[in-house]
Amino acid sequence: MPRTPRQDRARATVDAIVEAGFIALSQRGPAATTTRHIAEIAGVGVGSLYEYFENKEAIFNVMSQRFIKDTVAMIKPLTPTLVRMPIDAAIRTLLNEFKDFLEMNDGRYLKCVRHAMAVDFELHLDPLFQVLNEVIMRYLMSHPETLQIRRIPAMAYIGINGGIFAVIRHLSDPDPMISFDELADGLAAMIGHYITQELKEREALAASET
Amino acid sequence: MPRTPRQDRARATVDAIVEAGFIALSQRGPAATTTRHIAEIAGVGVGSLYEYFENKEAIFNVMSQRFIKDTVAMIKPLTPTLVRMPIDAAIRTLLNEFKDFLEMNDGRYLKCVRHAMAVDFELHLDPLFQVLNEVIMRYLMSHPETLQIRRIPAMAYIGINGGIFAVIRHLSDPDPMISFDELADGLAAMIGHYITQELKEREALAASET
Amino acid sequence: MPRTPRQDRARATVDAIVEAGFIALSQRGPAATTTRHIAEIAGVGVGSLYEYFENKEAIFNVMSQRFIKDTVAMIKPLTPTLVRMPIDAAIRTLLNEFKDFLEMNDGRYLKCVRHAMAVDFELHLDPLFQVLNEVIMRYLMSHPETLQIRRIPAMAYIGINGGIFAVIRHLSDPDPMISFDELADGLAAMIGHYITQELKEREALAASET
Amino acid sequence: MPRTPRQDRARATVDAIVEAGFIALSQRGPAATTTRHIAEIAGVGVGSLYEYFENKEAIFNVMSQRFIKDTVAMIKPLTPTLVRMPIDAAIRTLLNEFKDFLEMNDGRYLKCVRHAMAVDFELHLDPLFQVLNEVIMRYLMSHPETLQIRRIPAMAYIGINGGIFAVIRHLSDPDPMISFDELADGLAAMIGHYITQELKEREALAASET
DNA sequence: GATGAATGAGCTTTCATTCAT
DNA sequence: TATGAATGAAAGCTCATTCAT
Repeated sequence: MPRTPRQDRARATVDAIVEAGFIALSQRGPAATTTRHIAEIAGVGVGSLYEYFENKEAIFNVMSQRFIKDTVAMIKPLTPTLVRMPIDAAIRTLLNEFKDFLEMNDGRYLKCVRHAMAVDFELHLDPLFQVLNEVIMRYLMSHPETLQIRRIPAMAYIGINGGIFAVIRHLSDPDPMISFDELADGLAAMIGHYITQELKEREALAASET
Repeated sequence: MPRTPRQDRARATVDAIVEAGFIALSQRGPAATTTRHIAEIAGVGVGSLYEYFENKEAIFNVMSQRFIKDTVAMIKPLTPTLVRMPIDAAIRTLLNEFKDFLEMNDGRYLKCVRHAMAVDFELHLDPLFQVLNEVIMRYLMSHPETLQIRRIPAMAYIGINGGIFAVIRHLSDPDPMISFDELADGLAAMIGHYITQELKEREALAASET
Repeated sequence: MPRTPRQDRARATVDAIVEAGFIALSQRGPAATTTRHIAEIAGVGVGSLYEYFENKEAIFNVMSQRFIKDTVAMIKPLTPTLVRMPIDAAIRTLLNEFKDFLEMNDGRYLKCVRHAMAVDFELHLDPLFQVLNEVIMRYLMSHPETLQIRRIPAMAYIGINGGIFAVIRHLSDPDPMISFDELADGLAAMIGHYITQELKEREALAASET
Repeated sequence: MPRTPRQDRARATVDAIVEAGFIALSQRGPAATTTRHIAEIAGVGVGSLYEYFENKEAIFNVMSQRFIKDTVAMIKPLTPTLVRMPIDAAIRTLLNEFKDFLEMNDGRYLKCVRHAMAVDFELHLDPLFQVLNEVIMRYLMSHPETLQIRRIPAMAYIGINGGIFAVIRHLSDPDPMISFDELADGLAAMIGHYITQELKEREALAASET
C-alpha cells in the first residue's frame, strides 16, 4: 500500500532541504550558510524549514547522519569483493571507491566533510567506524592466517583514522606532493608489509618453538 | 587601523589577546567565540582588540601562526635525539611529546586544533610539514641503509598526516578503543615493519642479482 | 540582501521607513539619525530596514529621490499657469508654492534640505533643474520678445540656484531681516527689471540701427 | 615684550590643529574626519587635542570662526577699491576674489564649505554678512543717487545669499553649464540692470511730478 | 501546510574621550 | 605639558526564528 501523498510530499521536502544543506555548505562554508540560502536552494520558504526541523542545527545533524549512511551504503556492498582480494588490492579498491564517493556532485561531500567539525558531524561517525571494522574483521576471518598478527585493534584504528584523513587531506590539497595513486599504493604497501612482516615473525617464532 | 605595538604594555596586551583567543576558542568553539569574549578573557576593552588587530579573523590568524610556531619549536630540538634512536623508539618519543604538547594548559591546544579548519589553520601549516619532513630526512640520512626503501614521499605523507590525525582523534575521543600507548606502539610498529620488510626485499633482490 | 516588496504590507513598510527617515533627519540631522531611530519612528524592527534597503545610505538615497520627485510634481502642474502670468507674478507665485511645499508637515522637507549635502541629495538634483529650466524655456517661448535678451543661461543658473538657496536660507533663518514677501518681491523685481532693461536696450539698439 | 615661549608654542599647536582640521575635512568629509586624523596631520598626539579644545566640536567651531574671519579679512581691504568702481566691475571683482579665496590651497576652503552645514558652520556667519552689508552700504553712500532705489534690504539679502551660493555651487560643479565669467557677468548685469532700471523709474517719476 | 515579512538579540567594528605615564 | 594605549558606548548590520496570513 503506497504512503499517502501527504507523507510522500513531506519526505520529498525534507530531502530537498537536506540536499540544499549539502549544496549550501559545500558552496559557502558553515559560517556563510544561512537558513535563507538553504530554503532558497531547496525551493521552499524559510518557514517550511521549521516545519520539518527543530532548528538549523537539526538540519546539520540530519546531513551528518545522511552522509554517514551514504558512506556506509557505499562501503557495505563492497565487503564480499574486498575480502576475496589480496590485502593491497583491497585497500587500493576501497580508497578509490572512497575517492569517487567524495568527489561525486562536484566534490560536494568532500567540501562538506572539511567543515564537518565546525558543525559537529563527528557525533554520528560511529556507524562508519563499525562498518569499516566489520570489513576488517571479515577480511581477517577470510584470511585466517592473519588472525595471528599482533596489534589488530591498533592497526584498525590507525588504518581507519589515518586513512580517512590522509585521503581527505590529499583530495583537498590543491598542490599535493604525491599523486592519489601513490597515496593509495603507499597505504596498501604499509598495511601489506605490516601483515607480511608479522606473519614472518610468527612463522619464525613457531619454527623456533618446534 | 591597527598599529604595531611599540611599548612594553602594548606588547603585553597583544599577548593577552592571543592567549585569550586560545582560551575562548578551546572553551566555546570558533562560531561562539566573540570579540567580547576574547576581550573579557584578556581583561581588556573590546576597543583594544582593534588597536592591534585589523579584525577578528586577524586574531585567529595570529593564533594559528603561533600554534604552528610553538609546535615547530617543540619538535625542532628533538631532532638530534630522535635521529639517533631506533625507528620505533623515535616514533613513540615524538608521539608522546606531541601528546604532552597538545595536553598542556588543560588541553587548550588540543581543543583548538579540532576547530582548525574553521579558522584557516591550514594556511599556516607549511612550517610544521617542513620541520616534520626535515626530521624524516635527517633520520633517513642518519640511517643510510633506509635510503633504499621505496615510497619515501608517500610514507612521509601518510606518516605525517595519518599520524597527526590519529593522535588528535585519539586524544579527543572520550572513550577510545585502544590506549594511547597502543596507538603509539601501533604507529611505530607499522612504520618499523614497513622499513624492515623493505630492507629485506632489497636484500633478497640484491642476493638474487648476484 | 534586500528584496523588492511584493506584498501590500511590504510596500507599506517601505513607505513607513522612508517617511520615518524624513522625520528622523528633520529632527536630529544626518549624523544623529541612526538606523534604530528610523526603525523606531517607522514602528518596525531594525531588521526590516535591511529587508528593503541595502544599507542606511540607501534609505537616504531613496529619500533624496522622493524629495526631488515631490518637488518636481509640485512644480510641473504650475507651468501652464505660470507662463501666462507677468514675470513678477510668476516668480512670486512659484516662490510661494515652494515655500508652502517646504513648510508642509511642520517644515519636514525644509529641515531635511538643510542637510542635503551631507546625504548626497545633489546626486539626484538633475530632474529638479530640468523642470525649472523647462518652466523658464516655456515662459520665454510664451513671451517671444524675451527671447532676445542676453545671458539667458546665466540668468537661469543664477535664478534657479540663487533663488532656491535664498528661499531655503530665509525660511531657516529664525530672525530674518526681511519678510518672505519682501524676498519674493525682490527676486521678482530683480528678474523683472533685468528683462525690462534688456528689452529697452534691444529696442534702443534697433532704433539706432534703422 | 615678547610673549613667553610657552604661550607661543601653545598658539602654534592650536594653529596646527585648526589647519589640520581644514585639511582633514577637505580630504575626507565630516563623517570620516576623526580626532586621530586631525592629530596625525597636525603632528601631535590625540591627547593634545584635548589640551586645547573641549572636544571635537570645539575644533570645528574654531575652524568655522577662522574661515569667516579669513573671509572677512579678504573682503574688508577690498572695500575702498570696490566702492570707487562701477557696480558691475565691483561685483565681478568681488566674485573673482571670492573665487580665488575659495580655491586657495587646492580648494581646501571650497571643499570645507560644502560640508559646512554638517558641522554647524552656519552659527558664525554673522560677521560675514555684516561685512558684506557694510560693503554694500559704503557703495551706496559713495554713489548717492543709488540711495533712492527701492528694496535695498531685499536686494542685499538676495545678492549676498544668492551670490555666495551660486559661486559655491558653480565652483563645486564638475560640469557647469556656464563658465565662471558668465556667472560673474550675469550677477553683475542683474544687479546693474536693476539699479539702472530703478534710477530710470525714479527719474521718470520725478519728471512727471514736476 | 506553506509562506515570507517581521523581529530583535547580538554580532563586529568605530572613535571621541580619558588618564597613567 | 604631551602622549597614545585603553576604553566602552553606541553604531551598522545579520540571521535564526516566529507567526499572521
